[in-house]
Amino acid sequence: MNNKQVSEKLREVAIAYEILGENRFRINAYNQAADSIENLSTDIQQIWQRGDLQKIPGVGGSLAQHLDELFTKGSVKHFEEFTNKMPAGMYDLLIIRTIGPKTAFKLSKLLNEKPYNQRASIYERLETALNNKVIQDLEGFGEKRQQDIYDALKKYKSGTRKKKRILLSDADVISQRLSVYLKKDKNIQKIDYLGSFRRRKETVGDIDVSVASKNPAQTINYFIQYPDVVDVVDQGEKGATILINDGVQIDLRVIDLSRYGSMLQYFTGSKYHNIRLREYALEKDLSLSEWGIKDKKTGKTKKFSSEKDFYTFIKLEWIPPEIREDQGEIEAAFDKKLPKLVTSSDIKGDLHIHSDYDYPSSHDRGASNLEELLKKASDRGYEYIGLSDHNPKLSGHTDKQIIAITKERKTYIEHLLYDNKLLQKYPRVKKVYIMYEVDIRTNGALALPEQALDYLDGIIISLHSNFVLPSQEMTQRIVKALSFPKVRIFGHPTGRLINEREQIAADWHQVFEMCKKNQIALEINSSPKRLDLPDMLVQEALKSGCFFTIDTDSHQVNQMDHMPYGVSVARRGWAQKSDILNTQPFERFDKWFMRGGD
DNA sequence: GCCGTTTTCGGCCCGACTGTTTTCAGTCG
Ligand SMILES: Nc1nc2c(ncn2[C@H]2C[C@H](O)[C@@H](COP(=O)(O)OP(=O)(O)OP(=O)(O)O)O2)c(=O)[nH]1
Ligand SMILES: [Mg+2]
Ligand SMILES: [Mg+2]
Ligand SMILES: [Zn+2]
Repeated sequence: MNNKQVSEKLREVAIAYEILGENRFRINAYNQAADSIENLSTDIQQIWQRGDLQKIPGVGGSLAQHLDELFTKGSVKHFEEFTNKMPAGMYDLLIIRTIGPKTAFKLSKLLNEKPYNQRASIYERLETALNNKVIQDLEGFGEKRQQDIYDALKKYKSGTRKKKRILLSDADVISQRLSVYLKKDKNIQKIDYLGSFRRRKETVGDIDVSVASKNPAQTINYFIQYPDVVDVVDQGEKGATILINDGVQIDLRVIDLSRYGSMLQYFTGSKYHNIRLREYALEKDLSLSEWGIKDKKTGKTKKFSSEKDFYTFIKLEWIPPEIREDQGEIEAAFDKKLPKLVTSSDIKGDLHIHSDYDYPSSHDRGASNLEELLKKASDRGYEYIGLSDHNPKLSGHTDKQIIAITKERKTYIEHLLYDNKLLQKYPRVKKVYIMYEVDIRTNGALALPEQALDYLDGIIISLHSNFVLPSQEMTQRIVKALSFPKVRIFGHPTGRLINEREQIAADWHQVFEMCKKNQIALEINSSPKRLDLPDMLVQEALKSGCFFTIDTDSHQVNQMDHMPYGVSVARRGWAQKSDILNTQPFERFDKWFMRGGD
């Protein structure tokens, strides 16, 4: 059972609780634990095996006990007692918009009765009921509600609904397009993309956008006429929700400039940051919302046009959006101990770049030549870069040949740099490290003969095959690979491809300890579908005392501009400039990179 | 059910929108 399935189970129990009239705070606790578990970066069963379940935020003694039973026996008696009381098919109905627990319960109860063909799917039975207009006669329902459900079912069936979470980089493109459109409405004074987008989460569930407008009604009307719209999901006086092609949902909120600061705060979230912040304010008899800060004694609401002023008013430092995840940031802001997060302008180099150098590569070669890469590095203000082409193909080559290929590559690169004076042409760049990105073989050996290292300044080691291994075996494999000489960086450590390939199973504590011991940097890979190490593991690695390099893994020169994505991951992991090695000026960085003794 | 440098008990965010309502429930964010 993976994290996703565990959180699913908890949500099912929460829903059963809701229908059976359990305490609503217990329901919230289950849902919060479910969210928390879904966002974990470590397999929950590993946490369980270490006896650390209660260290998960939102998991206390009771849930830890239930989860222990779940992992030991495969099911939880207490859970089943509740979920077994739910009608068959009920949970399937919840995927339909506007159908929540209460509605799903009443509907599925009806649809499980005799007149309905029990061999038909719950959706087919619902359709029959709707066509026969019997829903409107159920208690609490009416004609309009019946029609709502009818429309919602139709949209579900036709696929007119929100699809899976999209990459942050795709959200960037969508938001830029939308901005072009919105800017044509002269009522609009301000546009900001908020929610998970502003927090720079690796994926976003929807696009949240706030605008200040002189004429909200006109602006909302204009918004829902966006050419890409396939459905207007919701519309009111304060905003609207639309669905555009490819199943991306966009939430708009419109507000007056005078209250824009409080809207920024609310709509940026996260949900749990907001809740924690509001609870903290309540201790001072203040009630927070997108409309401002209400003094509960006088009943008066103070407006905020600036978000910073909003935080200041409740005696907190302004908190960077990336860390608004209820992970201690509010306490830190109160104590004036917020980390000074690394920024993109701190970055002085990029160590993971693939060039178009022509040789028998084991994986895809890059598309850009050294000069293009150097020019880009110079434009970005870098003092050093690393050329990290993949190691040569093993098959069909003897060790001797591979060593020769590596030597020849070094000679060629140096020829370009010094004889052809490329380094002189881009004087800001002081050094190009001659590197490889070397595969970690299944047995933990490097896919490169050791003598080839004589012709390299340092190497990145990465997993590119056999991603599915038992955790222990994978950990051993990595630990072994981390002990070879000249290893400087562990590239895209989890091997995940967002929405495509799961991260590997490994004991990350052991891996982090090894990196620390051998002074090897963990890579934060900025490729938008990798973002690897993931933010949560960055946080954990930091606690273990590890350090990082943020690299782009560019296979084309323009991908070097992906660097801010990696920086965002580092920021979400609470990393400061001093935690990131490639923020160091060349002289200092070079000491670490070119250290001898290995 | 969870949680705590003022608490191990007594708190637990707040609003938009819709429908079926005579004052609120359900869903979503
Ligand atoms: N106070 C409060 N704010 C909420 C709640 N739900 C959502 N918000 C705020 C904070 C969220 O960041 C913001 C946008 O909501 P979303 O559902 O789009 O969540 P978010 O963008 O954080 O994540 P996402 O990637 O869309 O799943 O609205 C809530 O229950 N209470
Ligand atoms: Mg969102
Ligand atoms: Mg949203
Ligand atoms: Zn690479």
